Parts: sequence; structure tokens; C-alpha cells
Amino acid sequence: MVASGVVVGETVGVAANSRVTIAAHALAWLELARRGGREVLTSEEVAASVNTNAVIIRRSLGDLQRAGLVTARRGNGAGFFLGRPATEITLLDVWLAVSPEPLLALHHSEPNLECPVGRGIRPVLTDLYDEATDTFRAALARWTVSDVLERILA
Amino acid sequence: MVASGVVVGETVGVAANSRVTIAAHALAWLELARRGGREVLTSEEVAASVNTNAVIIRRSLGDLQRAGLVTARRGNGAGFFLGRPATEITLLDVWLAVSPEPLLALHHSEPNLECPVGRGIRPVLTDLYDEATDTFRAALARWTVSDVLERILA
DNA sequence: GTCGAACGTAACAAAGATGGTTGCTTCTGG
DNA sequence: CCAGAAGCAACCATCTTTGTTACGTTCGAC
Repeated sequence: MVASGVVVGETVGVAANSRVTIAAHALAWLELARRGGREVLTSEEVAASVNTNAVIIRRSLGDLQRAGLVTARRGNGAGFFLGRPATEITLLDVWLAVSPEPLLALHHSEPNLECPVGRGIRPVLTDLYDEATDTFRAALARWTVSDVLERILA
Repeated sequence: MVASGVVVGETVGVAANSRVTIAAHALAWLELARRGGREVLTSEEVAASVNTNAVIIRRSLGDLQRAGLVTARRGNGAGFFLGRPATEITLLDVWLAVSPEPLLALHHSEPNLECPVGRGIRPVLTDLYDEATDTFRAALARWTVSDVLERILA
């Protein structure tokens, strides 16, 4: 990371998912370039804006490609471009494409089934977590990559 | 690790937060014991239901204690008991007490500020993430430890 | 007062996840 | 054919999380 040394880095550390951020940034940049007449960008070019390694971008855009959000062209003059209009790509699509992990997890090891709580708590929490996660998803679904770009440029 | 008993591994792995689950389980168990006439439980007793180590429970309940959700008594006959009625402890309280991490993170290292997207994306994503996180919190706030226990026993 | 049960914590190990990096393979338009 | 770029595997370093041991601290019971 950052070569090491003084850790100019800034936030270092961290644990939470920054994958949605990376992917959203890449998509917004692709859309801005498209509006400027450049349909296709290489992973190097995207990496320059996100300020990370091109491989990281290829990995991220690979996830998005699997979900149909971008398309990769290979061979000479290769690169990535949006798989569908930026107005039709929501942040929920992005989240689903890159972040399969649940927001909250159950116990790592099975609780004690001889205890009433241990026996019944898992389906209950699963339900509540799903409910909360659904509202989170709904909130992400309200914003498209196009919206994000508009707000950035505003 | 493992060392002790069989522990039947089970799900091992995982990365997401199971701290809310551990804490909610402990609180539900404390409330059930209280209804049965046992006001105070030791970390060993709670650990037996959650099926983990007593230190893990002490750490978790330590977080809850700092938030006022439980109280610890020391000395002889020590243990933990609810800091306020189970009907007044929501899962949001629990989440705030044990899980300070944001659900989604921004870039690890500062994006390229010479790019319009790199320059403007962070406050925009911060806003959107906050909005989505607020709906998540609101969903957690709708359930109390008492509700959870009722559903477990139902 | 002493005693001991249980909390509070520090220190450490094993396991995963993540980001970063290098290097090599594969594809494909010109 | 060839060069440019995606795809991908293999590593490394760092961080987080759970689990475990060990030990100091507190405080009611006696």
C-alpha cells in the first residue's frame, strides 16, 4: 500500500467494505468520460482517478461485468464501458454485484440448543436482520450512477 | 483455539459482524433469567448459552455496560443484570453499543483530486451512505430485547 | 481482615478478509 | 504477426475477529 514508508495514506486501516465506493467511483468516471466522448476507458485510466492499482479496478469491474453493469472489450483498443445507461444502474445493483456479505452475521458457532434462547434466537434474528437489510437496500436502490454523477458535478 | 470440547466448528470463517448477535443473545438470556427469578448471571452462564468463551461475553457486556444497557456487579456473588427494562432496549441501542463501524467505507486512500469525480465523490457517497444507514438504524430501532424474547418463546 | 468468586484486561494465536503488487497468459484489432 | 490490455494466479502485509490463557482487581461473605 502506498509504497510503505510514512503512510502518507491518510485513513489506513479500516475494515468495512470500500468495494461499493470503488465500483461507484469507477462507474461515475466511465459515465463522465462517455459524456465527454470517450466510450472506453482502460483499467489504468480508471485506476488513476480512484488512486489505486489497475488490478484492483479490473477485479472490481470484473464483478460489475458479471452482473452486466459494464462490458469489457479485449484485444487492441481494449477497455471497459457501461453495460447499460447510467440512469439504469442503481447503487443497489452495485452493492449486489460487489458486496455479497450480509450486514450482520449470526453466531459463528451454533448456540447451546438446550437453552430456550439458544434454540430459538437464530430464525428470529435472521428475520429482523433481513428486514433491516431490506430497508438499506431500498435506500441504495433510490440512487443511480447518473444521480451520483449529477451530484458530484453540481 | 477450539481446544476445549468438541465445538463442532460449523460455520467458521465469516467476516461480518456477529457482535450484535452475541449481545442480543446475552440480553435476551438475561431477561429470560430475570423473569425466572434469577436477576444476576455470570459471564460463564451467559457464555454457556451463547456457546462461546466467557471472556468474549465479558467484552461484549462491557460494551453494553458502557452504554448503560447492563450493569455489572463485582465481588462475591458478582455478575451482570439488565441496566433498564428489556422493553426499553432496542436493537439499535445494541448496535450502537457494540458496532461503531460504518456499514460502507469510503476509499482507503484519497482519490485523485485532479479528476472531477475524484474531487467530488466523497461527500456525495457519504451522504448517500448515511441516508441508507439511517433507514437501517430505524429498522433496528423498531425492535426491543423484549420483543425478540417474545418471538423466541412464541 | 482474609478469602474466593467473578469481573476487567492485557497479551497472544489462528483464521479470514482486503488491498496492493508482480508476473504471466489470453484475447483481438490493426 | 504483434502490441496493448484484460484476466488471473500467487504473494505479501495489514487488520479484524474470535478464541484462549493469565493475571490483577473488586467486594460480599464469613
